Amino acid sequence: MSSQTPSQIRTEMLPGATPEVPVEAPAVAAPGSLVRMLEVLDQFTPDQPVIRVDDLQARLGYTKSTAYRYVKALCDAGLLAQASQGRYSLGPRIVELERLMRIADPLLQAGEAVLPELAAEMPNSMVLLCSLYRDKVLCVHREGPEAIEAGGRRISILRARGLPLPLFQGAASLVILASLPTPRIRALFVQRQAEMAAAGLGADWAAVRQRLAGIRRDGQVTTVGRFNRHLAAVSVPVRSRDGAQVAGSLTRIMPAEAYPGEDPALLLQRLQACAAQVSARLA
Amino acid sequence: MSSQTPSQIRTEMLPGATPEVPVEAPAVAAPGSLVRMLEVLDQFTPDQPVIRVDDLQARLGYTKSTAYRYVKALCDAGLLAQASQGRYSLGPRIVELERLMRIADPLLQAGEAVLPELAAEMPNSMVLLCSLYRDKVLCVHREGPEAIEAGGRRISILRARGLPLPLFQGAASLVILASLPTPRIRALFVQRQAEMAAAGLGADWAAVRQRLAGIRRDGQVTTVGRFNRHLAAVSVPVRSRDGAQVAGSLTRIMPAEAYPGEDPALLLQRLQACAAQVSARLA
DNA sequence: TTAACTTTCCCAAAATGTGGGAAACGGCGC
DNA sequence: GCGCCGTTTCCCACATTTTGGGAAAGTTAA
Repeated sequence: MSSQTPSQIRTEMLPGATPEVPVEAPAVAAPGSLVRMLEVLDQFTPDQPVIRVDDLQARLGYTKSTAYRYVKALCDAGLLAQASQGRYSLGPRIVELERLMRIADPLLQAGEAVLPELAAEMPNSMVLLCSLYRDKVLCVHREGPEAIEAGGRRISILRARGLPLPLFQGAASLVILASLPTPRIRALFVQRQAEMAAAGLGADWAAVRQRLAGIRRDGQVTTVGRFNRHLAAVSVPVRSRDGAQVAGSLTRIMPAEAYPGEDPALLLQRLQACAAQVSARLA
Repeated sequence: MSSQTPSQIRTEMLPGATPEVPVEAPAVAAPGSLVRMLEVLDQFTPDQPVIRVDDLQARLGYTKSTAYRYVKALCDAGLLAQASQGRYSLGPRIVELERLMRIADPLLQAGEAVLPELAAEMPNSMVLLCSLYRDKVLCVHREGPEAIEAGGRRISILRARGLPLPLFQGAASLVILASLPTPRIRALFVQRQAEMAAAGLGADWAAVRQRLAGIRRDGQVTTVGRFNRHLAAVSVPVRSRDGAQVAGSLTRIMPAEAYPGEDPALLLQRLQACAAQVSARLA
């Protein structure tokens, strides 16, 4: 909601939407204080890991009192910490909670047990374990070297854990997306058709459906030079132990010039076997 | 506050507190909805990484409506994610934010550059980098092996990052505590005297002050068999680049039987040199 | 499909967040 | 150590919002 300014043009009006509605009619209700407080967290970026209370007032339209009220509540919860006078950064609670997730995440544990061997089989190549949360795909773990030598460059994926991936692009995401239950995909399509089209997934429902069905049939997505001009990626879904749903995706990333190597089918097979091993270890 | 039920007995009444006050008088104001919503995050533990909405209602005294309202707000912010019907877990946003902290944290970056060499110098031993946030000490990074062989056992500190350390116990914390500006220590003493006493820091202000002054003079804390019966730890403060304040602490952990080794003074010197290197690299 | 459950929606009443300013606090320079 | 200034909390009347009970809508499993 926050990313869609009123001036943006919607590609197509949703069927059933009231036409001729006055411009200022708010589509969504005004956010309550709860949501407003959590917007504070949006303000932190790699470029601005420390934020001043004045900036919050300015950017989010808070009054002094409100800004400090929110900051205090978040500080007391440990989500924020005072960096110095008037400046606040993200707090220790986030690191603690993330550790909790790391400890509790069965996918990560299974991956940590299985992936090292897989990663070691191919030098100058890394393995990514990704997961879907709600409607976001995140890299959960990387195994193998931090960087790959490709196209004469050294391409590194540093600090992979927590790296957000676009939901409608990239092998790791598409493989997950395609494995979702159809109604869920349909719901996503209705909500985010424009994004899907922009990502080249298809302009209408039929096209998207067909594209994803194809991926589901293949059981893999291979991209060459999409994520990075010099890299290739092969991705397969990781299913839950009972096989009923997707738990995430397993991706092998290598130099584009190394793909297809001697036996791409074998590479794929090995990846799928590993994904099955991970599945088998899920709680 | 949530951990202090009304039935608990306070060890000692704070000086200046109104005596003879009727039992039901709330010492602190009733928490607002902002704080209440954030209490939801407290409910997640390693044993219970997934929580049901019913449990929230029961444990926190919410009504159905309120519970779902809070959960929805937290979900929309990405702090929570729906695991399955009626069950929620911590959300992707936490992993993302933690990554942001990892990227932005100068202490961690400096540590990652300097610590590997230090860790490699002594086998069967690890190095911990810790940091103070607000009034919590957290392990920020571990370098070296995941486990130490000591006392015939294999003692592992797995997933060190995010591990919370008690503020008034342990070499890593004490070294930081002692390096804090005196007014800050004094404030902590007033607020948490009982905890300090329980941790053996001293029963009154004079004792605490003296103890910490001693640590400050030494520039290190060494404990043997405190954190774990079979382990020894030597900890030194890491100062900010200008040396004006503490940025964290650097700790060498080793088997208790290996300390003191040939030259404990050299070990300490090396640690302090490394801490200085880290300081020099701080932004 | 039914059945059981989860989740959202609705609305009047009441509780609580809001905001302006003043007061307390705390760091920094002199 | 003292005083200055920006930061942070406190205060309180007002009204905007949260609240909660139940009903409706949505989702999953059988």
